[in-house]
Amino acid sequence: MTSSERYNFKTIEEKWQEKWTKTKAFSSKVDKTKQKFYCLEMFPYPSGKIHMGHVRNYTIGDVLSRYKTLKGFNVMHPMGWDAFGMPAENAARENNLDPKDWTNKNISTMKSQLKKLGLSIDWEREISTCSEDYYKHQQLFFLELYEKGLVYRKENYVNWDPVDQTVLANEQVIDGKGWRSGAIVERKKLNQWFFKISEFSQELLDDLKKLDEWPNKVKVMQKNWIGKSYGCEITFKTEGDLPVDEIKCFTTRPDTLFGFSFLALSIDHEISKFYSKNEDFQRFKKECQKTGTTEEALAIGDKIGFRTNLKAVNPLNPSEKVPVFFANFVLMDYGFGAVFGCPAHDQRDFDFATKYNLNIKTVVRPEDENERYTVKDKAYTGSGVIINSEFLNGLKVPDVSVSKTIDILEKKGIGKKQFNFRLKDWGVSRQRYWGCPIPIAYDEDGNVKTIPKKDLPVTLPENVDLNSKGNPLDSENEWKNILIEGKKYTRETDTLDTFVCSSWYYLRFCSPKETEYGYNDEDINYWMPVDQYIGGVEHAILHLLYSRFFMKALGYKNKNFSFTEPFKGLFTQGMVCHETYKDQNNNWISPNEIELKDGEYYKKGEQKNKIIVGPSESMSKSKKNVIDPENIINNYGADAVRLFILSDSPPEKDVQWSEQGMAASYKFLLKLWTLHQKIKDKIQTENKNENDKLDKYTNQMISKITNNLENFNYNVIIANIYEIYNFLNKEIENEIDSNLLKKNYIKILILMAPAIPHFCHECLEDIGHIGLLNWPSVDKRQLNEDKVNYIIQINGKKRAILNENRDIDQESLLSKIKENKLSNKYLKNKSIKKIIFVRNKLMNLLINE
RNA sequence: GGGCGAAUGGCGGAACUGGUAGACGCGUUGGACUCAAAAUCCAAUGGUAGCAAUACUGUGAGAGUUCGAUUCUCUCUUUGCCCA
Repeated sequence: MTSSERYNFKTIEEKWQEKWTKTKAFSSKVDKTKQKFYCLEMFPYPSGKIHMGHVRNYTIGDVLSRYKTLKGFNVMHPMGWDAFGMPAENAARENNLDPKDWTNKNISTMKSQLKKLGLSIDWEREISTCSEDYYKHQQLFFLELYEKGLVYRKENYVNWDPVDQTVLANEQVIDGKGWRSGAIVERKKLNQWFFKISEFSQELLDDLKKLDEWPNKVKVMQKNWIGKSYGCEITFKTEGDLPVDEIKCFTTRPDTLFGFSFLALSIDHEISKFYSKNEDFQRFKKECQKTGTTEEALAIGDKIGFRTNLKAVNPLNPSEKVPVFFANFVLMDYGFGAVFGCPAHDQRDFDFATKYNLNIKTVVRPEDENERYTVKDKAYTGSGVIINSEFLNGLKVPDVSVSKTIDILEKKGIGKKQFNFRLKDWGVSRQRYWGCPIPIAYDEDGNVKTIPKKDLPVTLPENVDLNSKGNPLDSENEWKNILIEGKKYTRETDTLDTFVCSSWYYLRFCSPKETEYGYNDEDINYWMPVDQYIGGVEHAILHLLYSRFFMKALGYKNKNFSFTEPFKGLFTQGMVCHETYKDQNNNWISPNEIELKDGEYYKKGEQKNKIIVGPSESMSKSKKNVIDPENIINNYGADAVRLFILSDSPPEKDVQWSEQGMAASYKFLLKLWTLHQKIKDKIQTENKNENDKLDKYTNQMISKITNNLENFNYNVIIANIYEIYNFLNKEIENEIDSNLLKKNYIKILILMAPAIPHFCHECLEDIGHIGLLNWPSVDKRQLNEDKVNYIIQINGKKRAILNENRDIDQESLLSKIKENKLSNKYLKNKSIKKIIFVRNKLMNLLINE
């Protein structure tokens, strides 16, 4: 490459990508003599093409991996595909394809796109969750967990999407509607497989404390999700014409027991069996199923009840007997499926009591109200003091009142102190084809039979009819009906939630080729835990919690891993946003359909169609505000894209995509290339010139950039690179010692290499530096300049900056100030009352005005 | 309603443990080159006043601690996220 040549990113980037592939530059092996670093980004769903979010996620991970490699770590940086899931099935149905073919085609497209970004990925470890090699191990894990008692089957209400004909997780229900179809979600009872995540509630909560390299907000979210609450189990005596003597409740507010005015049961409470032939009750039950199962739906939705023939006795005031209802806002899996109602201090109870004309007795008053305070049109749920409650009166709500009441109830033998978790068991059954088959079958009586381990994997049948209603596997009779040991069985046709696949993939990366088991102990004991996990904050709760659970479940009872948490460090990056555009008819318009004229946007070729510019939002197909990374890479090159995506915002915050910013990054590389040619010429022309300015500058930059890399201040690193350019571009005009220049320039190129790898490798080779690269170390002695800028303040106001010797003492600095012209201006005829002197920083003179 | 976080020029954002506020980039303005434009290069760029040196002011609002606060404390406003 000659000096006159223009920067040709295409040739350079292809050349290095090829070289890296050929030399297997990023392949990783267990090497116990070296310290490992496992860098993992959340693997993508192969939806078709990569998007800017991927570019950002994987660039961040790549900068880190390359930096750690240069630092001498044995880095593993793998990539794979979260390849099961509904979009494949939908796309396949629409286009009459096989989901497998659709998925594999997407994988190959996206893989080539990722390669174009120049990522330092060990592709030999590539995995795909939809391949038998992967999911056969998952089926084995399923059976293992089943044996450990961590998997069970139960009939349960689910959020049922009537359009997609599938079960939705709570967070897939948005405003009572399916996240994908938008259909109103129903409650439906289905036989489902569950993972007993609740077994680990306390451990999952406790171990959050160990995760000191996780963002605090994620830990808080998980803590809230696990939702440990402190309360009391109370047994209520009942009277009435049913053979029932008592009902157990769990409550976090036993202190409001004197405000008790009804008892509400879930429609699945065992007492409901006495109403199985009651038509009114059956009608009511149907009505209840219209409400979703999310806490939000229960809180907002209409509260309805069905009055039983029972009365419940208030254990603190036996003369008081209140009605017992079935109610739609009580769920069987919270507490005992029964809650006591205190309308004055719970909004749901208040709504219910108002509707059914029940007594509303105030038992808590706010601090600034008196004893005669009564609740009016809204429940009072704040803190305060207990009133109207005999021996509980005067207790402070909620801290003292709750614990004291529990003590009293325990002594009286009425209640028992208890903790309750919000975290519910993980329903993993999905009525879908494109997922991991559950290795279970049923005999003719419906009894569960596990598929023998030797018969694994249970593979998905091919060429299924995806157009059948509901789960396509249901109609695959040939696949469904099997013989095990000569006996007839029917296969489970549900497949596993795709979150199961992503709950252990980080283990598989350690032993991607292991055939006997999902992983190999030696491999995971070396590589695990993941040192840095990087991904979107949208997975803060489920994926991360499920992965943490899986790790604990695998180790449950029989194994002792050297680690208990899969992800040591977590970094959550922000989204990539873009302005949104709409035309006059309120249709979303893509950024490449518009043009700028006289400061206004118009639809291309349509002078009259003025575009309305909306707020910048996360890129999404539905809003058409997406920018295709592939086009951008083709136009500007991978290094320029990496540079831009890192430069504009801190990685944990959202970044605005800007065409101008992108172009600026590209132009910068052109300038840097020109500078490189100048530097190369200088290096090649011998010149001796004793001056350590460049040494000092480089040294400072090593310190700054290293620091910024360690703290994920990647946007600042890009600013540092610009600074380096500005400095060198000026400095190069002066006489510079050629050896000194070469030595420092190599260091500088290495500093920039994690961000713009192709460019830097090309430049390094161009000046004849080949072989291993090492991260330059900081020479601490050189970090300190001989001269320091001292801030001179007078009465706290900055009045001057004096450039004086390092470590100058107070007296000398003061005399320097007195020699200076500002002394005349500010100090003449004034007496100095006090001097504040901070070594090598500042001097503040307090004077009388 | 509860929890957590954020607020700095026209914009995105810097500022190590309290010590030069606005690094770096975008944009804007002026200039050079050009027949002209684009590109490129040079310069300026928080606000007010001034020819200028400079002065005053300035990190959402208000108070406090301090010689000194973008940074620490309290109150408020706006806003984002999570839970309800």
